[in-house]
Amino acid sequence: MKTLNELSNELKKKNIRLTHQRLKILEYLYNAKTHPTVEEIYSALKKEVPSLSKTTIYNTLNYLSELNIIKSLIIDENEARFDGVTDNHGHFKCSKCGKIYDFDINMDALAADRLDNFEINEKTVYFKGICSGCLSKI
Amino acid sequence: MKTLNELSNELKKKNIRLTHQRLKILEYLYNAKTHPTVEEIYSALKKEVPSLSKTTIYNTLNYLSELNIIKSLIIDENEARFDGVTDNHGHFKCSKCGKIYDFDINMDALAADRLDNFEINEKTVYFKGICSGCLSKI
DNA sequence: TATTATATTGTAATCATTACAAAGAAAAAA
DNA sequence: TTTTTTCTTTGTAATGATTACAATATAATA
Ligand SMILES: [Mn+2]
Ligand SMILES: [Mn+2]
Ligand SMILES: [Zn+2]
Ligand SMILES: [Zn+2]
Repeated sequence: MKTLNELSNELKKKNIRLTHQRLKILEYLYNAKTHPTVEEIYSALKKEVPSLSKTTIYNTLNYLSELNIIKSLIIDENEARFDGVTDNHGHFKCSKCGKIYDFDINMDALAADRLDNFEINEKTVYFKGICSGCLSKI
Repeated sequence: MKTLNELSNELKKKNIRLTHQRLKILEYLYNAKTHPTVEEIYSALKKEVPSLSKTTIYNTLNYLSELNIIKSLIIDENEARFDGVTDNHGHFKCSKCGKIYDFDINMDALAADRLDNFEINEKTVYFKGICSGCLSKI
């Protein structure tokens, strides 16, 4: 649960211009932890920031992704999602409720002989299935 | 390198109606091994099958994916790709040349305590970076 | 405060994918 | 083989997410 003040300092340190919109988007991302879509962020912030434009959300998320302050996830087609946690971890998406769960995984142990002379910059792992919550409702 | 005849028999066995388009699309997918996009398949087959429609390619690929005869991959946004190899394996996409490489990986070893009571139906692993070919050209 | 650089916004454009209905082709029946 | 039935293909239009663009607004700096 990061406060707006903590977020401000983080951005200032990195020389990223501090705007109301950026702070609100980041605050939402850090605190919601739902790996939200652009649509979700938009709906959630529209009341508080009525002028907010979807373009701004796209711009902000893309910009911060490039700077590795947040991460973008693509698990399903037409559904870019964003994550405030940049430490590499795995994701599980429940096919029933759509919720996305984090899990720890040792990415260093993931290796392949065939890629010996390759430069690996990014490793992605995700699972799909049915979460325990949905299973218990059956 | 599967022949059209082998493909025909495979589909017949599974009671999938045998059409010229389906065979051509499957033949291309099995033999090209490039994890092609719809666009790539379309361009490649247009000469041989001039009537071919992109809608048919989408229909065919989606249908065969549901039946687990092929697999669809999403590595980058706006770029669904297809794979004739359905055995679970990892993918490496080169950020320079865009080529996608297969690699073997033991998916069973991929596990997470946090998902103990979850039903896991699908595991996806992919890497990004620069392939040996592109590295040697620098 | 005034200036400058950068961000936000609304709208239009783009691009991949899907929906739909008419025409065509494959399989089954006769 | 011919007829009938069922499923597939096709072109076009619709959809939905994302990006391009230019005018306006705001943050940082002096
Ligand atoms: Mn996460
Ligand atoms: Mn593959
Ligand atoms: Zn669930
Ligand atoms: Zn390469």
